[in-house]
Amino acid sequence: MPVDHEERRKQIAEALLRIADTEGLQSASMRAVAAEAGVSLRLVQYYFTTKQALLLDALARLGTQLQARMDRFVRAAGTPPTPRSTVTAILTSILPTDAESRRITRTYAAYYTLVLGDPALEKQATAQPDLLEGFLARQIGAAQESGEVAPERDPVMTAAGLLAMVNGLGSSVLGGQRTGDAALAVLTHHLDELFGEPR
Amino acid sequence: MPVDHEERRKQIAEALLRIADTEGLQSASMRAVAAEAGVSLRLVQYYFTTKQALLLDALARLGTQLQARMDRFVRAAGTPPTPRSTVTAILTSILPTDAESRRITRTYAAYYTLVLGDPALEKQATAQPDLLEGFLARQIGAAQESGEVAPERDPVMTAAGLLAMVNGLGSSVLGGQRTGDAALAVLTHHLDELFGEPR
DNA sequence: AAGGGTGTGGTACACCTGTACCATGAGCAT
DNA sequence: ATGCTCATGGTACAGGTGTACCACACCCTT
Repeated sequence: MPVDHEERRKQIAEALLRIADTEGLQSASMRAVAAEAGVSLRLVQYYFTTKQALLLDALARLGTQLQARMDRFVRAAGTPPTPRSTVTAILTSILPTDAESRRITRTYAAYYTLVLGDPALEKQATAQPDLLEGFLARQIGAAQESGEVAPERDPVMTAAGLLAMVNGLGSSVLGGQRTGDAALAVLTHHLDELFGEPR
Repeated sequence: MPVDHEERRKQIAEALLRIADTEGLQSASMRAVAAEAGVSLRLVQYYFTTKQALLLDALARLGTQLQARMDRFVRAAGTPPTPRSTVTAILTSILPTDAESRRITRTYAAYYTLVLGDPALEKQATAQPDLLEGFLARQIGAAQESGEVAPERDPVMTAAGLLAMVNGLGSSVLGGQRTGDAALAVLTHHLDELFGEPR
């Protein structure tokens, strides 16, 4: 058995994600995934016994991709990293402004309806935002100590608000209500207001 | 034909919305809707020729319900209405904090995936937020002129940010990441920060 | 050389989906 | 009374769904 299981699983899971991105999860039948991945239906069943398992694995991979993108953005944000550059990097990395972020955001959106109502998926999907929110809150707290952010702001509330705003902005972009650049402008306006003026 | 068409349509559409709320739209088959409404499958077909039509009509009704709720909140906000009370009323009315708003938010969420990718639904769903955003922006602008809001804030950006934040907060509540009260606390914190302190 | 697990293919099965079709009362106009 | 349109019921049909089952070829171990 010289086949690399992980490789095949990745190949199939990413086919699922591709379909979720372009046509939505409702079009991601086992057969469609198999065709997209260029394998037989049986193989999809073989590597992921059930559809639920495939969905869950693909969602985890999507999370990893987003994490990698955020890391990349944070690293590219500037040396030395300041709280402001870090927060800005993370939040802008989530916004659907380029091809990759649009893809990721759309795919997450495709999962959204599915996640509600399925506690198994729910746990998987809420763990990451919780950590992220705490991290952002700490960054804002640090910015407060260095005087960049007004002391009367509550770091936890502010972090939660910013993250929710980015989420909402992302939705509005996907819904065609706003362009990605417009959403970015809204975000930067609020960041400018939170930290000192322009930069 | 002494039957009231509008009444029957309402009965059926609301059955659809009830299913969308409790089990998601993927469980809202024509048969399920018929059963929920207590009518035959044929009748659902009769009053809404196609499923698409039923979905669209129900979505419009949902929009009307939300609009009614917002109106109610705004009227109850206080006399005379101030920009702050109006903005607060509208935004809190959207947040899933009580049974009705939870129902409305959940049902909108159920539509979310469907709306993306279907331009027909998209137009119907983005018209309302656009108007709302403009209205909020004007309220904030008025608050600026009376000195309640700092003049360096951009009303349009601020309105867009707040609305997006409320949207995102709603999602996090539905996802079980936060309680409705916690979301409300985040919102009021930001409103307090936007307008003068507490009240 | 034999055997057994592993990877793969094809296919069948039971079920659910939206929609189309046929039929039948009931009230009203002629 | 005789039609006619409206409102309703039942059911059939074609297609797609996830999953289960059967078969076979390979390679590694014994």
